[in-house]
Amino acid sequence: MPNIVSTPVNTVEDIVTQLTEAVHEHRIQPGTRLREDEVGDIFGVSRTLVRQALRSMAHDGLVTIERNRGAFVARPTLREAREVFQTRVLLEPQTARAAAETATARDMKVLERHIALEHEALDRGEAGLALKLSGEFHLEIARIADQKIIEDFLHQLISRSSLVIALYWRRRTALCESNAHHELIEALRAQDADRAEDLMKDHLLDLLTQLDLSDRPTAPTSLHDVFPS
Amino acid sequence: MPNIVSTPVNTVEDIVTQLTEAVHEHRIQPGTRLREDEVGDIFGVSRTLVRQALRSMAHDGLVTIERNRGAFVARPTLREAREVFQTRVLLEPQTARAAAETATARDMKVLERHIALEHEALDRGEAGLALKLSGEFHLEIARIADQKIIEDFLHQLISRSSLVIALYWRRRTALCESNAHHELIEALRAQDADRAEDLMKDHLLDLLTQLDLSDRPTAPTSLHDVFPS
DNA sequence: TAAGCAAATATTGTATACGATATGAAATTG
DNA sequence: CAATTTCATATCGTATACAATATTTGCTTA
Repeated sequence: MPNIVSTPVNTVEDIVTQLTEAVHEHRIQPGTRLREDEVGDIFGVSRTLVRQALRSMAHDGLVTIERNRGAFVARPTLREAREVFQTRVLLEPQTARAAAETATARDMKVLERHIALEHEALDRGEAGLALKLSGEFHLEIARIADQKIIEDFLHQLISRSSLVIALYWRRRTALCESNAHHELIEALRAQDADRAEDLMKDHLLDLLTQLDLSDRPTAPTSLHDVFPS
Repeated sequence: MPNIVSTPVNTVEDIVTQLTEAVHEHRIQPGTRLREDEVGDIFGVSRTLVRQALRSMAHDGLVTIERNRGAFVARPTLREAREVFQTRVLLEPQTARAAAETATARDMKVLERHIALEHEALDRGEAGLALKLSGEFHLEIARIADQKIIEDFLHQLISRSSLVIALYWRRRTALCESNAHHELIEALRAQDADRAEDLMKDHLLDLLTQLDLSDRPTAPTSLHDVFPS
């Protein structure tokens, strides 16, 4: 059902991107094993490149590598889950503020397009895609603020957030209700930095409160279901 | 003169650690080229592991990799330099606050030992070593606060800070005047979270104001001077 | 039959080999 | 003599081969 690409790929970055997207869209579950030659077969490269890609993802917290045992999609603990959102609360409100001060009309168009795509995805019942787009919305704000380092950190935090949501989310539907995103856009358009900052903070705290404390294990996915040859 | 280890090393992490330390202590200058088999010779491993190590350091912003050209110790732009400290201002004050709430007597001992070592190093005129210890002091506070993700981010930020200081520092001596660190310790010992937060923020802003805007290029070091065989 | 052990298999860890690209030096030409 | 081109060398990029470790399977024995 989830199908999708086995696009013959070349570079390490391509592998990272595709695997990361699959995790962001919840097509691969936390805990899934990522065998090196399996991944290599799927992307048509040798283990050399796969190992680099997996290490890169491990650096972002998306993958856990156990020596001599292999790589697995990470399973953040509840504690890590809270830390992820707490850290986002430290970084993103200020970023939203900065974005409000610098956003151009062109930037607003991009953000609106994101929301539109997110709505479409939800209408089609593609919750995973909607989730990925929602994450990219947050990332786009950092890009608008032109804060490279924070953008990089946020990339990692949003990746981890996807795992957290896969593991600990209470309500299966209505993920990032894009209402919050809509309000944010309004504040950005109005160049209202204070309001943008507050809205972002509330939005993140709201997400944090919606994490479920009981950790129920999730069944790992088979890689070949996600990337059919 | 700088001498130091060519300890026969095994793992990727060892290489990363040793190279990172050398950068933190300013024994390797920003812009220095890191040829793969040169590094491999120094550490007694093949290029396979060196490449992994360099990629890992690139992920932390410590190294820049140019395709088909090789790896270099990164040279942060002034813009990046400011971003580094701005981001630290977002993360560290809250971390100092959390540390003030959880620090044990044992933690205080470790911090005091850091300061003592830092003073010793300064007395011996080993400014590079003192700088490294100063960075570890900040990292230790994140460890005390038991915030893993922030600790990880801070590790990257402190690495970059070392590069920034190598490139843009105004006063060659009296780097992190450990007076600020001493005050911080007092606040932590007194479990005065508010004060710890304020002191950390002031400390970082103070550092930020001491960056020099004129970028003077620094001569790259030869690797073999730093790790003599 | 269950438990423990041993061999076989699968998988990761590292080094090496070979091809591709960039760099620098020598040679050629205006 | 300066500029440009060509060729040799150095270095990186990727795949493959082999070694080390973990896992599974089947056998033995109580």
